[in-house]
Amino acid sequence: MNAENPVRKSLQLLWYGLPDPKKGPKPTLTLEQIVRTAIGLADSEGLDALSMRKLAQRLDVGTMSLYRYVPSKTELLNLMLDAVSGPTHLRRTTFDAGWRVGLEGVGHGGRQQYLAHPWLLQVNWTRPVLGPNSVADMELIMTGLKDLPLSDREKMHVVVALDSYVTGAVRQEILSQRAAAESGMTDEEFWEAQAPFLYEIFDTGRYPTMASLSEDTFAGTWEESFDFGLRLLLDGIEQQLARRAESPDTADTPF
Amino acid sequence: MNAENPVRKSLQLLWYGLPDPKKGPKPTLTLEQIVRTAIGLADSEGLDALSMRKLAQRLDVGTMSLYRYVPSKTELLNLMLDAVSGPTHLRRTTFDAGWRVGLEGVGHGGRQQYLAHPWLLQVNWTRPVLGPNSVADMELIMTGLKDLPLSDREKMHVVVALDSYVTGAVRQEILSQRAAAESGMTDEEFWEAQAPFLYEIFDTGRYPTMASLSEDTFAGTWEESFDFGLRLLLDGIEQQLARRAESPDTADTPF
DNA sequence: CAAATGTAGCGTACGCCGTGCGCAGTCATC
DNA sequence: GATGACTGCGCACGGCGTACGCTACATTTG
Repeated sequence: MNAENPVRKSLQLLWYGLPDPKKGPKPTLTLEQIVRTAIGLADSEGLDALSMRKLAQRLDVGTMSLYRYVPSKTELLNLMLDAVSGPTHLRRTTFDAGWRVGLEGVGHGGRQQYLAHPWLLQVNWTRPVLGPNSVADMELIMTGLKDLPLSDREKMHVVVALDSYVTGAVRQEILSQRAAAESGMTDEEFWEAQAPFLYEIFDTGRYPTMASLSEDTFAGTWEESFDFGLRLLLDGIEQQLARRAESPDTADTPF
Repeated sequence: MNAENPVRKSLQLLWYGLPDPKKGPKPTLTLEQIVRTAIGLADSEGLDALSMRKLAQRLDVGTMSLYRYVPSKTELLNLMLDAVSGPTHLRRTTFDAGWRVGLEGVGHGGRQQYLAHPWLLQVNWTRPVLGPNSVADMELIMTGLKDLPLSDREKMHVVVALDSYVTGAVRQEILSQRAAAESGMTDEEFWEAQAPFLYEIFDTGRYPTMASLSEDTFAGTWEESFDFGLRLLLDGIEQQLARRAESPDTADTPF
């Protein structure tokens, strides 16, 4: 709760940045510059390639100089995360056309965001705190849901559910991308490399349903699959709302 | 496509294990033993603590001995993944009571699985191939959906959507657990450490909707939140099925 | 103007990691 | 008993995050 609380320190850095010093030599770098460069590095070469040494090299400073700005690599990742989490990807998304179109936009925007910065899904793993951009994002969405006949808690659940779906779906997509990339094959080549083996397995008769699936079961784009699931979820929300419209007196009951 | 194909080699190891040698000294270990110990280590101390050195130490062998059994750490992770991905967690789940109860069970089973082995969500990141257990899992589910008025492709989309949701939801849950654990606080302490800071932010008036949310918006258990989203998704599926029942002629149209 | 003081930059070093290489010991086969 | 494939594994290399403490410098203070 006091200043020496590590959580509080993290938040301080996220929301207010470094306190600028009054004495001593001028800093060569800025926090923002470091974060931006780190994001660029992670975008182009992957999170594994983002090391403090490489980052320092790209910024033309000594490795340990970075630690004047950032207390640890973990904290740097938190800063990167929030820097990229803002509502920028929602700019074109509004709730003017209703909650459904709005949430659909949020879903698609989120997907694009994750596809642009695949490392997001790895970094999040140790994310401890909320930054200004994440909060702004939430603000925008919750405002869009303001007039729905749901309790605040339910609205939050809806947002969490949507985010869960988006995150999980994109994760699978990136996973398959990465698997293909790592083996130096395209998605199709990779599949073709697996296929004969799997057919061999299916021929054992131990997996009759799998063996009987139609040829095009695994065809189709990731986007198609994403949209299918998103529609299911939105349909579910719509039904929940319809139920509320019928018996509005239960609007305050959890569910 | 031939034997020197690395994908094929991975699959070979997954499905058939090591070829047992005819000459030379008996191996001290088995593949299964290594995988099981590795899973135990990852379960109890986290994936970061799973190093080849530590694993070897726990198995009472030299570090490099492990490489007689497993070509690389990545391959070991693949083996761990499939070992744990089987339908074991579905044993109590059947589709006898209908698709909805079945899928609900799959969802809850998946959640339990991920909570028991939190490292699953980190490992998956480089997963390139399908193992026997994963396939058996899919077989079980697809068999349960056999009679639904959906195309195979749509059924697969349903399964993928469900898995996406489960994965994403559990990821958030584990994320928060881990954040709390790393700072050495309970979930509540962690929240309380953040709270005063956030209230400070809200008081600036820049986030009116967030500031106006009711006190209990963020209360509630993770399970409650999980169930809420799962229900939305299943409702969505149900509606899709209802539509098909009305106009069964469209059953083969993608959607 | 000069001294004191806090800060920036960063070289060195430590203890981790995955794993390529090649040697020594073991044992089924001929 | 000789052969040769196979097991176990020590050593070493090149990476990683980062603690420590030195030097250089800009500002404040006297």
